[in-house]
Amino acid sequence: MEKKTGKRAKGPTVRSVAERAGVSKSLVSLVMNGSKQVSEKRRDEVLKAARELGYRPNALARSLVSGRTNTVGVVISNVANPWWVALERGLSEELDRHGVRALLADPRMDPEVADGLVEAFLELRVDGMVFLGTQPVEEVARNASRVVPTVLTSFSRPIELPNVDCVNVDDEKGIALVLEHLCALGHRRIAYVDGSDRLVTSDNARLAAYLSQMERLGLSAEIRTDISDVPLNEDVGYDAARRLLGAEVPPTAIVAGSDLGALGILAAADDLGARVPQDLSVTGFDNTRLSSIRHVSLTTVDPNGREMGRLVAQCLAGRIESPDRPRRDELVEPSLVVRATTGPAPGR
Amino acid sequence: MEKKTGKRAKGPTVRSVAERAGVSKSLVSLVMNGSKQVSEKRRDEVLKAARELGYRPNALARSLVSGRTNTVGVVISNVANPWWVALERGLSEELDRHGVRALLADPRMDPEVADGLVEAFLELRVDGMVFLGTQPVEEVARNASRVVPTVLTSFSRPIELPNVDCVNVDDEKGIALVLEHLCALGHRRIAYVDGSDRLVTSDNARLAAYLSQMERLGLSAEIRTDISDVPLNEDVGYDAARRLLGAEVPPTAIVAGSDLGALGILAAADDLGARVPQDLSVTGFDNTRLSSIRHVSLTTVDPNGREMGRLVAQCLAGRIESPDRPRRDELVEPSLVVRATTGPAPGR
DNA sequence: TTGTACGCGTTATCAG
DNA sequence: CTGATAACGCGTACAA
Repeated sequence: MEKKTGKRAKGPTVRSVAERAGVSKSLVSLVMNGSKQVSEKRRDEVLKAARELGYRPNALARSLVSGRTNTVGVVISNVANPWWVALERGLSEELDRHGVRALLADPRMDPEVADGLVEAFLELRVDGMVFLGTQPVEEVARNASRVVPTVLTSFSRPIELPNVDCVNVDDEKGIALVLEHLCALGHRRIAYVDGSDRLVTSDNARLAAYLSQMERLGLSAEIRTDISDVPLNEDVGYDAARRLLGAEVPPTAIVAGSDLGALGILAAADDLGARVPQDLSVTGFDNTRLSSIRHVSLTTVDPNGREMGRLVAQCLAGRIESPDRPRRDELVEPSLVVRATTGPAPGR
Repeated sequence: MEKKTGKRAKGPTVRSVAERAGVSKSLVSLVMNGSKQVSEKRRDEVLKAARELGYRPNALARSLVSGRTNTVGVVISNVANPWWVALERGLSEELDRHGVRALLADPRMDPEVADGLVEAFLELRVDGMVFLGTQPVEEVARNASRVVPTVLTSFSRPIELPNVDCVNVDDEKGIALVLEHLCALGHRRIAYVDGSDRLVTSDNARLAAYLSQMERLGLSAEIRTDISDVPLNEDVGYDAARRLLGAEVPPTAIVAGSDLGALGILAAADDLGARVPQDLSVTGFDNTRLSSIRHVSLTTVDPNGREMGRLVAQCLAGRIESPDRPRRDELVEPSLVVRATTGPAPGR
């Protein structure tokens, strides 16, 4: 039987530093925490010793006594779709200002892995958790929220959990921006394409927004949707567009629930010989890097991810301060990014 | 002066569980670690008590004594460019099999932030560090490697550090695949576009590969390059392509050092009215999701990121076992993904 | 200003 | 199998 690879060689500790500097452990501790109550001379000696030894405080031990880690765990539901990048950026920046670091984790779209990662975070005693994205982590999030301050963001349908803050883009507003833009260009036959999580199509906020906004614009008669029962991706968008464009009276514009879906629509238009935007206008949602590629140049909705991230950080920081305050439910204002895939309706 | 928000309410501990189950702390510890030396009855009692209390072992305390955290830190140099996703996936999967979790961090392209994140990881006493990507973290990586097992991957130029393993794609092979493919299609005037890190153009492995492979193919006379002094992105590719295609005798094919660069080239071709692939063939490198978009359909090199990730994990696991073993320098075999942006040379 | 002693939650050791 | 007891590295009253 071999020994299970013994402990790693321990680095220098407060004790070693204290010895080398010829002082007590307490003093080292005081210096490391920037206490004002220590003489210049001693301070310098300690710092010198620490540097020479390559001393680095042990966050584990510190947290064990302080009860805080100044670290929050962020679970990113689907790393592959880079819509979260802006959000994570705003989040990290704002957390920085609170002296907190974000550690990211990728559940690989597997609920079990997600579970394990959250468990790991909780065992590490993170001060808070953020769940960034939709589907696979909801149940997990529910459990985590009972143990630690938790914020949910970019969930595709509203979720109300006690003591859990939510931050989302205002889907209603986003879709309204798109539809008004298309209307102003003279479009009337505007179709909507999306997928859905867990077959709960009725909870899809963007779809709901499309329906209500079309009505508001007096276009109830023109409503046409193609909603898949799996999450929207390029293939789903492609198939949906082929169906819609194959109809007797095809739409002049198609609104997609995500940039990825819109790309599928563009591909379908290509294959069917429909010119964009002369014959067909297409819009996306998310303003991912994909949409800004010149070769694509997609008109889309920018959810203002950075701002969302900041809000998430603020919610979390607030809840860490007072865990039992009433829940917040924030909605962030999106904006429209007009690029090259939308134009005047045909025959106008 | 307000108190600095007291410690979080401590959860249940071994002690509470022991009391509730009417046993000693030691027994609880044994049960939690799945010792075989404990009776069914006792085990069940303990587990029941733990469940009822919502007990969760404190990884901090555990690591404090064990000296291991079973956690490695992964610094991702540029989160926005999703080429790393496949690699991270392979990495996490393989680490899983070693009972180790990957925690990700985003330095936001800021060396200082990177420094802070690494410091945080080291204070958390991660068992190892992975640096995934190029530029901004090199100096930081060097420092980390003196403290903890470290693996570098996807650095654009070779780096030799004592005790640091490296995993990279075989750039020479990748470029060779591309050039052979283009040659077979009858191309001879094949140009190369890339950027560079830190103005060290001479260390660019892909550029070097292009030069040597062109020579090998007997095309030394046709060598044409456009190398920017900033990292390659869409704009850089766009500008380079405009220059190349504006020449008296323009190339019939352009090879880019990344998918993003290739997209810029495609945009330039569009603007100049050059049809792809009839008038111009274009290739990328990375096989990011960008290239697989139907609307783009870019011929590119797949670096086999998942395999790279696995190798990284193996290197790291190995070095954690024996920190002083000789350094490994792994090269992963890439493959060519032929899509729609390459075709026969004009006039053929 | 500096030193001492104790606790944080675990694991490991060793004698019952 | 069980139950004390000693680390692990650090913060912090309390005492000197």
